[in-house]
Amino acid sequence: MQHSENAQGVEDVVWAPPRRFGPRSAPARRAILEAARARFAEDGYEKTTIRAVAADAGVDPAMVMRYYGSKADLFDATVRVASDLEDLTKVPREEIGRRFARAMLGRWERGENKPEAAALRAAPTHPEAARSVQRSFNEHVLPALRRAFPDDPDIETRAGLVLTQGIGTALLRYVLEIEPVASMDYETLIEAVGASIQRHLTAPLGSAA
Amino acid sequence: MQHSENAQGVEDVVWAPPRRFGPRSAPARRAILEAARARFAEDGYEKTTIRAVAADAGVDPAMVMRYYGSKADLFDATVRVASDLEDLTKVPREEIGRRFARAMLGRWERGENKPEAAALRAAPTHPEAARSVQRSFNEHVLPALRRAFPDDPDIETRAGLVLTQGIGTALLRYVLEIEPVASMDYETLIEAVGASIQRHLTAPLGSAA
DNA sequence: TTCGAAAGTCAACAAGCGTTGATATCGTGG
DNA sequence: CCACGATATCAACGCTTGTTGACTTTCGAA
Repeated sequence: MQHSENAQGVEDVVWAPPRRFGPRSAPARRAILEAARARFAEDGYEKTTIRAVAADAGVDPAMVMRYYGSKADLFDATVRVASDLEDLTKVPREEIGRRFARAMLGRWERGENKPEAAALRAAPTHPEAARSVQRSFNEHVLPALRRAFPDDPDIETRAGLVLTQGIGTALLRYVLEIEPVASMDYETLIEAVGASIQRHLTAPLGSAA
Repeated sequence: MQHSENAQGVEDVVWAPPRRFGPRSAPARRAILEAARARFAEDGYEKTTIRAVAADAGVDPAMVMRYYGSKADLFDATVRVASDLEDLTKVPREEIGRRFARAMLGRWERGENKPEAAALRAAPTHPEAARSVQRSFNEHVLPALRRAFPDDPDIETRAGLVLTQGIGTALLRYVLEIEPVASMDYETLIEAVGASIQRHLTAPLGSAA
């Protein structure tokens, strides 16, 4: 079950501000970014402080500003991530819903989702984070589903519906930890969410479409 | 931190000022609560300031503290609301999903949802808001569905799944305004979300439940 | 009319925030 | 060796926040 090419834990696509900084500071920059991901994912945008990120990374707060410009820019760097979706074109059509649910929720279940968690946690109060969710839909979810259903004229509407089910599940289970969703058996959850997504992808759309 | 008068004070009340305040201040208290609802719903917990609420209500910031104790207590008063769900016992079983979707999303669509919006907007960063979502599930969603499906042993799991679909839709359409969900035709949305909820309520549950 | 409590005003505190600039230290090329 | 730019440290700035206490005004009851 491959989820991404670079299984390398922390990919070093450190969004580099030009070349004003030599390679000697790479460890510090990486430590800052890692600490920022954890803090933003856990506390959201407002409650995350530059000072706390710096302390977690073991650097001076001024270094954070030096390398990332501002708190807003640091957040942008935090949520900027590749996170490709599995190729669904070779999956049998009846299985796509389940596979999509697994691809989306698996990252959360395994805890390899700091950027997504930061974006989702911060989205309701930080507009830039909401735009990041929109971008993730435009650049990953929608294209992947379009490739799987190339001749469906309503695929955009369907993809939006898929996202409501997927993000709703992630929010309740992993961010808000609402019971019984948070403690629900994972396979049962995948089964139900996958079937719901499958329905959004294939069932007839009602009303004026 | 604490705002209690320690020795004599029996207990500090959470939401409604007991009768320590005369009826002459009722308009001000109501204006404060209304302004707080709007601000919390729009900006979330952290970005909402006592000063802004006071300005919107046309009162002095100190009045907000006087009548509601603290910012956290003001938020509690904001999200404490009845919002009963329609009685679903007389609805045909095949229609319950659609009716539930309408009951849940209709309030949002009509904008009569300030307390829910405040709770959902603030939930990812303010734990008390997340607990308010949990309470709403425990006290309204789950009982309503239990009455509609009294003999289903998995109704709690099913109700949780229903909530993932319902809250996911509300979040994307009304809070984050993610396209194409935000601009989707309302009846089309109800049809799809209602059918998904219906599926969660009636389809067999997979795996070990 | 008088008086006391309720209602409202005002200024300030202490703490925390993002951010900045001056300064010290390191590491390497000449 | 020295020098110079990159790297790191430090202290502070200006601002906003929740919250508080002293003060004045309002108003109905005695």
